[in-house]
Amino acid sequence: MKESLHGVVAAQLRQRIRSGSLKVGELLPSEAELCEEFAASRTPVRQALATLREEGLISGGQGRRSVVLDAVPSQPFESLLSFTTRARLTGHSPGQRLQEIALRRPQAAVAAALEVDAEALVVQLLRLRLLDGRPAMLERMTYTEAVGRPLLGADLDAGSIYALLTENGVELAAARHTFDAVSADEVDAQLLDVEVGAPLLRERRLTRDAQGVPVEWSEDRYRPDVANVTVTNTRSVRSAQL
Amino acid sequence: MKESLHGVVAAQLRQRIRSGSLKVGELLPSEAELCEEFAASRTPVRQALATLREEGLISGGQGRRSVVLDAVPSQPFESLLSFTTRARLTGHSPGQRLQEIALRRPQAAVAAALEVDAEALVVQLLRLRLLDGRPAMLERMTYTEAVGRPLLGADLDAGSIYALLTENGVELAAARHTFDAVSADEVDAQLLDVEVGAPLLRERRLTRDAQGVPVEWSEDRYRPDVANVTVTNTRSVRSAQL
DNA sequence: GGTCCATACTTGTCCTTACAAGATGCCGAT
DNA sequence: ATCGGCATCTTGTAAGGACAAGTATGGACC
Repeated sequence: MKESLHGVVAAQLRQRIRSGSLKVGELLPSEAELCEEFAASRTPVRQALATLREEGLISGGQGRRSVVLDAVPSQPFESLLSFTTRARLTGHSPGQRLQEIALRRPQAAVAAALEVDAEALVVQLLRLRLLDGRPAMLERMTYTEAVGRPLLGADLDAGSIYALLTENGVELAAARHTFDAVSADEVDAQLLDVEVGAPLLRERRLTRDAQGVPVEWSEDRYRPDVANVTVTNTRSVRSAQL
Repeated sequence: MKESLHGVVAAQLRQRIRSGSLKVGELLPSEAELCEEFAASRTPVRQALATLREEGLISGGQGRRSVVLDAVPSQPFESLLSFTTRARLTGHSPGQRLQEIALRRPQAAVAAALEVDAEALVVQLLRLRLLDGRPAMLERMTYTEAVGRPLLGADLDAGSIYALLTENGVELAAARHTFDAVSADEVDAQLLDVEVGAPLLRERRLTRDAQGVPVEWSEDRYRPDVANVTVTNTRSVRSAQL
């Protein structure tokens, strides 16, 4: 896969920021200087800067040189989807234990969210996520039948669902996450090893493919002392990481 | 303030999507058609499309026409900052009651987050936020002295802090939000009108200005039955030409 | 009927040029 | 010494041209 020029510039700058060669608070080279350095026109240079801005790494503003805001990029898309990626980025070792996988008819609310008929079949998973061996999060995921079928035969304790879906031609493109807090019920308490009634961070997520068709609905519950969710937004965009 | 061409195109398309003139799942006009319609070159058209893509409204992909993914944009920067904006967008009437404003020396953790000396003075606010007259959220905000001074004299139950800071030349540029869940303590319980121990959604936020200097630290607690937080993220094929 | 392929369409990348608009610093006038 | 104002640097916006690369579509062929 040939890398685009703006991709190369972005990667280079990211690397300089991560390595400390460009420190937080420091001014970036001007666009003109970057053009010369990479023998590029302003177009790819500006594209690269826009990318870093989206990642929350640098600031911007008319007439003002950009400033390094942060050293760690908040990975864009996957990071809010893949628990595994998030964990690795923060230096923890992720684990998982599938509790249940089923093909069944969904509750009304879930069917509505996925925009399928209440009579349609869906694939539902209940999975416990671990961080450094300790229970961290409980996932209740629902997939439309066509999307979820390949999951039924797979070894879900081994690979990532995200990767599995991609292999099967499902292209996750956009997700909407809603956060609130709930009390642990008995199932939560037992699996997450907390008291009944303990506060848990709840994330409800609807993921769509590139055509805008809903493919995944998930309700996740986090132990707040073990895992939390971080979102960064810049003036223009938002992205996220754990 | 003169609106840029790409801003006009983006606003137009956004309006069409919101009004249903472009339905979810439908194909957008091709770039060439948009160029003709707005008598523009591809540059501003592509910029507008990139903006909508960032807002999660449309998809994208080489060789493929864009598809409308969602009808409501996930608001950009202000929405994750301004409770008032968020409330209005969802059709609720926001309110607020300032409980306390003080100039004092910060706790060590807060001083560290704001990167100020523990001996330095900061401005701290405790404010209750209401939705349709009901307690919804409790804010504990801390500002560096220089930034917070103008707040001491102002009528904080009337205007928005965000607007007040902007008027005073403070330009909020990037924010990092961390979400988890906590149990309500006595103060929370009394002000938010819940039981002690009830689960609350906690948001901790560090906001920086365009130079990357931390200016605001806040710890907010939400009643989960009244308010929650929604984030959208998109797999942006790394933006368009700018 | 189904498969394969050429072709047209559409978006991605990149260059060049030009001007507008905000930021900054220097210098002269007061 | 202070204050404006001007020159200059920087980024934002926009046009227009060119080619690359992925997608979709229809027709020829089996």
